[in-house]
Amino acid sequence: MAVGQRAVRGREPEPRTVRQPLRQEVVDGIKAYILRNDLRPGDPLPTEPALCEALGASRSSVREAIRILTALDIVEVRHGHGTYVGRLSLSALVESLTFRGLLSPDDDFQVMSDLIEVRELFERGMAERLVSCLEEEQIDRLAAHVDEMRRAGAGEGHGFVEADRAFHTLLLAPLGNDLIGQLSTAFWDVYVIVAPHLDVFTRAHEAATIANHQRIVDAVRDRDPAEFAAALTEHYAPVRLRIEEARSRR
Amino acid sequence: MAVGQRAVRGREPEPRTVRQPLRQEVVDGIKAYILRNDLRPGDPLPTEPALCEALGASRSSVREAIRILTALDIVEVRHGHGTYVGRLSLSALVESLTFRGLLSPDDDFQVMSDLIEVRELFERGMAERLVSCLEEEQIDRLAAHVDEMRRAGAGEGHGFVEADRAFHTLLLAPLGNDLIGQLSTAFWDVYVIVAPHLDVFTRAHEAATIANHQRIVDAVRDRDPAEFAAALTEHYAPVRLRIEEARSRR
DNA sequence: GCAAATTTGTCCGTATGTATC
DNA sequence: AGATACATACGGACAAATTTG
Repeated sequence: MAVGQRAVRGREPEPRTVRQPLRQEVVDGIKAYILRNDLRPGDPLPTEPALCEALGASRSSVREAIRILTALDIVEVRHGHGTYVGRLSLSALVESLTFRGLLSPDDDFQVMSDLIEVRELFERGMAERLVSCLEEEQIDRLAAHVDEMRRAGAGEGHGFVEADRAFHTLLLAPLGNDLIGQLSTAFWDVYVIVAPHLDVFTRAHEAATIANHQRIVDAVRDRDPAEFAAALTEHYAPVRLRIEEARSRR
Repeated sequence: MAVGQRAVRGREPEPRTVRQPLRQEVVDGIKAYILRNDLRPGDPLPTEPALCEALGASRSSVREAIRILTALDIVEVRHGHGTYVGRLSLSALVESLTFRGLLSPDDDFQVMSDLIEVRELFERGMAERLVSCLEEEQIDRLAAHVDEMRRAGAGEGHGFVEADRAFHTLLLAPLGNDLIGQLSTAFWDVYVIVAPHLDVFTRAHEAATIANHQRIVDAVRDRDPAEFAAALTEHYAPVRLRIEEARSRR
């Protein structure tokens, strides 16, 4: 009963107009609500029943819409607590690219190869700006991460990859371009997740990896963009090589 | 056929283990089904009732899981027809970045500025390779797009933006790195959607835009990477300027 | 062109798990 | 510890879209 709560649908005179699903209207409605009230990540959203009434949809439609927005990190849900504006991260990109890498359409390793190439492009393409932008204090922190990798290299690998991730994050931080940093981090995440599934040995040549990181730090300290770019090439070459090795093993 | 029998819930002995929502298990189950059967975009998936039985979940949970996978373009649904493997595009990135650009936390225009910078980095960073890789036939097609922009420039703007998009897509195509091309396209989409909302006049200086595209084509034809890079700088400078203008208007 | 079958879309009612006060 | 507010999950029913005979 009470089927016609919502504004009557289907009064669209245009035959060309394909009517979109109700949940999509709810998605747009929630987006509009956030924009209209100028909410920020972490701000609370109305409860599910409130959204149902406000948008004229059932709980099912509202919940499906929330699932879509959650996948995009536009909305974040805490069970038993409430619904909030999400962090607007690039988590969806990670999910999407990770699955693409695992499914591997034609060439199993093209995705990985492309990924590394873009990361190298970010750092090499910004070489001049990075070398001039990085301040002494940040360079010290980069060096600290290299030390951290040396310490963690002996033990198990968790600290090693964390330090590696932090190193590259910090390296791109002074650009003032959040997008580049977030993309680079996202690609790093995808690589770390997918590589083991493709028998790419991420922890091979750890010593060489550490040495190359050190070389990058030294180049920055010397404010030498050419040496910086060369160090980056040295750093990424073995990664590319490992992907090629794994590719040829199949 | 069987997607995989779910283990009975609720007998988890570990109190520390935070049990993930059932729909997430369904998400993972559907992903695993695609990977296990090595499906490709467009391949059919089991019907909703079949997934319910295979994964031991109700239809609501299965549908919410499908919504999540749809948002990531891992799954595609056709009403009244069936569920299929999605195209694995970067549509989620477009959605995510678009909303971030519209919400605009601190600086309304930082997202747009970052976006353009990355696109320029892609094309400038690949200047040498592009200049040497592009074949005569592809250069002719680039020139054709410039002509198309000239024709469409007089009329309404739809053909213009399409030709612009096609130009940059084709420009990055010969790299053999699909990720770069798709990212560039995604950023282009975000820019076109967000710019009008921020009063950035995308169609301003159309003549200059066409002239710069022509200059890029000429540089490629002459196999002149330095001129190519210079032309790109010329091309992106006014875009950056328009963003700055819009920023200062607020 | 119509009608039936199949499949997804939407709704409702209810019960359960979870976090906060 | 109890109460309350909220999200999670289930099952059944009907509507809408698509294909097929």
